Amino acid sequence: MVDLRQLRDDPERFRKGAEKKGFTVNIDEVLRCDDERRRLQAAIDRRRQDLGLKSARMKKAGDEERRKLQDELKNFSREIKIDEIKLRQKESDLEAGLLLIPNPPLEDVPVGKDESGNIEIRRWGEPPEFSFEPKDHVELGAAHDLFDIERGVKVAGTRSYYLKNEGAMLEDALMRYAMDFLVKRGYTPFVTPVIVREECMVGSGYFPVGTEEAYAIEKDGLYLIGTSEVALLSYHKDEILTEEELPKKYAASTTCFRREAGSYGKDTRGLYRVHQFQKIEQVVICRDDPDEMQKLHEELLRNAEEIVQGLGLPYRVVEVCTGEMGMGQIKKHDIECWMPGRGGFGETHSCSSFGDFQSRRSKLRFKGADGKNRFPFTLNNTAAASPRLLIAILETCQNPDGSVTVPDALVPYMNGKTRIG
RNA sequence: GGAGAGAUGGCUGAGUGGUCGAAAGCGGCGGUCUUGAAAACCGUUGUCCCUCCCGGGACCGGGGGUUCGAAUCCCUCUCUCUCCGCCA
Repeated sequence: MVDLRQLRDDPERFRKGAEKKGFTVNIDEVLRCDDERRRLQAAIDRRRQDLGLKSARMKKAGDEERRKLQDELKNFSREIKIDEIKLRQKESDLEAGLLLIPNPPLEDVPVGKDESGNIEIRRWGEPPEFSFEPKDHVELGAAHDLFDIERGVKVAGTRSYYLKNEGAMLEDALMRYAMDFLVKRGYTPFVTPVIVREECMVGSGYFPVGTEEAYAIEKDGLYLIGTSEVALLSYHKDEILTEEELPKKYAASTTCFRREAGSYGKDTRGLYRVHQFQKIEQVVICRDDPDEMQKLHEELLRNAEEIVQGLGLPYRVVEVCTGEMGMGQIKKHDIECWMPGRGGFGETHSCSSFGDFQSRRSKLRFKGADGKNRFPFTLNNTAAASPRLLIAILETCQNPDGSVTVPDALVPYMNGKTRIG
């Protein structure tokens, strides 16, 4: 959620921000709503004061005065009540409008309307040159019985799959490896709920824009998370933290669920785009200091890069342009790992800074040194996601004989197994 | 699934129609004392909105109602808890 005061002071900034991101919003209407709300509020305040004073007199008034006052005040208070209902309506209109205004990207974010506007900022590792005809992960999976997509579809519909044998173990190994890495870096490990209340979806910024992307459990008014960021962020929802306990550095291991609505026909082969996957996610809550946020953004990015480097997977980091950003993000980098089967890079990680957007929505605050409550800044990044990373691993580490070498970092988590097939 | 209980400030918890933004305790902050700390004692300490200021207003889970006046009474929704049953 955007700061109403800032919106009033500089609506142009938010208009431009929304435009850069490709969102349509009616900021004038929100401001008009705010204006009417304040006018109503002021009028009500004045009359309430009046009513309060006269009511207080009632207690010690004589019979006659009392009767007179009662008649007068009866209507008076009815009118106030009517206005209060109008006010409440305005307030909820305003709130609804505010929820639709995207957070303007930082000034230095490249402007663009789709991924062609992203800027590659560095590469690590060399895409492998195969002396043989490399297989893609679907073929490798079939060869070693690592997963079963057909039966996944039979059981759960399109974009579903089973992992089995070393495929199942590899996912587990990857998750453990990534989590251990973060715990060593001082992150608090979590396993969180994957089913959350609507307010958590709103709080993290995925609702109301984006409801189509989440699975709903209508009967209970609950939703499946698309990322543990939602649950991790909501952990401190409605709380007031102390400045000393910041930054909070969290890591969660969960299943994630995405409907992938509107992506029909896209990435239909293999395990690249699926409805359910495993992920270790990093979330940080820090003071409302842009410099600190930037440092932590870099830390989150570095963590992910080192995790990928540890697997020996070539990748590149791209700075994501305005048009590819979500509602709340003000800065975003993706890590894309080399996937030989695609003959290109595929997104495996996404690192975002939100400023106070999410904390405002989640009513998450901290008490500053001056005793004032403030909204902290939040950030998050993937640490490892499967099966996307499995694709990169299988395809990159395949051998001429069709076997796959297990990355050294995962061997301990594979019970010492160094090779698949 | 059945039966109850409850929702009050950072926390615990009192408050059943006006003097209640709300007792008390804890916690926090400031001070006295102390070589320092602890203890003790004194003071202070909710959130939000409008306003240049002075000041005003709202908030006792949400919404509606009764009343001149509601934390307090009524309705409703949401949430939490306890017991029983069922089950992982």
